[in-house]
Amino acid sequence: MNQRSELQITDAEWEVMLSVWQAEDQTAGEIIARTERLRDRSHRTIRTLLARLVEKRAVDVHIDGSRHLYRAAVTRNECVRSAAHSFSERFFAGNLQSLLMHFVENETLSSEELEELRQTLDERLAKQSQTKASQSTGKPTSRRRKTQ
Amino acid sequence: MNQRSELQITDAEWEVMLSVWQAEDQTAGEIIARTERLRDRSHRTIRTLLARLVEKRAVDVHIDGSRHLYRAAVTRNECVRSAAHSFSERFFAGNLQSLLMHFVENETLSSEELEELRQTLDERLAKQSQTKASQSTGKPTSRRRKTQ
DNA sequence: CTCCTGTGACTACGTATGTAGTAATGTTCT
DNA sequence: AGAACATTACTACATACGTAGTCACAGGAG
Repeated sequence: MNQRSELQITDAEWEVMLSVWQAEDQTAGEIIARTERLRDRSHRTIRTLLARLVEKRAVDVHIDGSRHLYRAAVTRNECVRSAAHSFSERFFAGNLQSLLMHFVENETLSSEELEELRQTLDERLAKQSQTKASQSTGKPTSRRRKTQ
Repeated sequence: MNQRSELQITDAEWEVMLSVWQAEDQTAGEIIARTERLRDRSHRTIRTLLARLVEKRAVDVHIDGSRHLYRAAVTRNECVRSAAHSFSERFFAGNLQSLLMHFVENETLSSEELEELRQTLDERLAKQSQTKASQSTGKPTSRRRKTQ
């Protein structure tokens, strides 16, 4: 699943990716236009970042006539997942539960947020116990699939 | 509260901090001993990292007779909090809850872990609604399990 | 056709990071 | 005391990152 878990996108690069994800097949100029609006960097800088992203294979280029067109090669979700993974790895030894416990116990979350979180948790739990149940009863159900 | 939100502890430094947090007032040798067990680095490297942590004021040194004693100047929680903040800032527009939702929805958690998490959440929620009893929002879940 | 602008390729450079070596000085064992 | 070891200070160095400049070419304005 994590075909490129080593993919490391830095802060500055992330800003550029945000623009890249806004449309397929953009020219550097378009990407720069989007990105410049957000931060105050030279277009040189953004071009460099874009080039580095291509090197890292987070962005693909293809040539259309005289233009170079850029397109994201990784989804935003993939990046978030990968970053989230490193994050939990570093601070919670990869133990997601400790991570969540930490936040639930130590961070400032409103009752609404906690409620919503619990709902999400319930849904997830319901989905999972369903799967688990059919498995543990040895029922010949169709193969386990991850509802996405 | 966040007296040093700019505090940036890197991966390698984090390993050292883990050892620093294990006891107060340790010598470099003790810290190195703890850290070496975990990773395979030269004690030179660990000394350098320790020095950098002192520079960054994440660790304090004081001299006791002939020995230099090191002690954490920031708590683990502070660091995690600060890192979580940057992390959620970057990937979830600063919304801590989105971050948690991401983990609950996208990552692999066993039913047991989910259960335990929900219990913690319930406790926290109970405590919180107690404090601010007037603000009951969201529907109370029916499938609430008593804490074992 | 010539000149300007946009663009890609390459280069530059200071700071951070991971890793570790040398010099000097303090401590301990025999 | 002298050898051996521990510890701090300072130095080194490759790679990554953020930022941006130079060179050369390609296509449109006049």
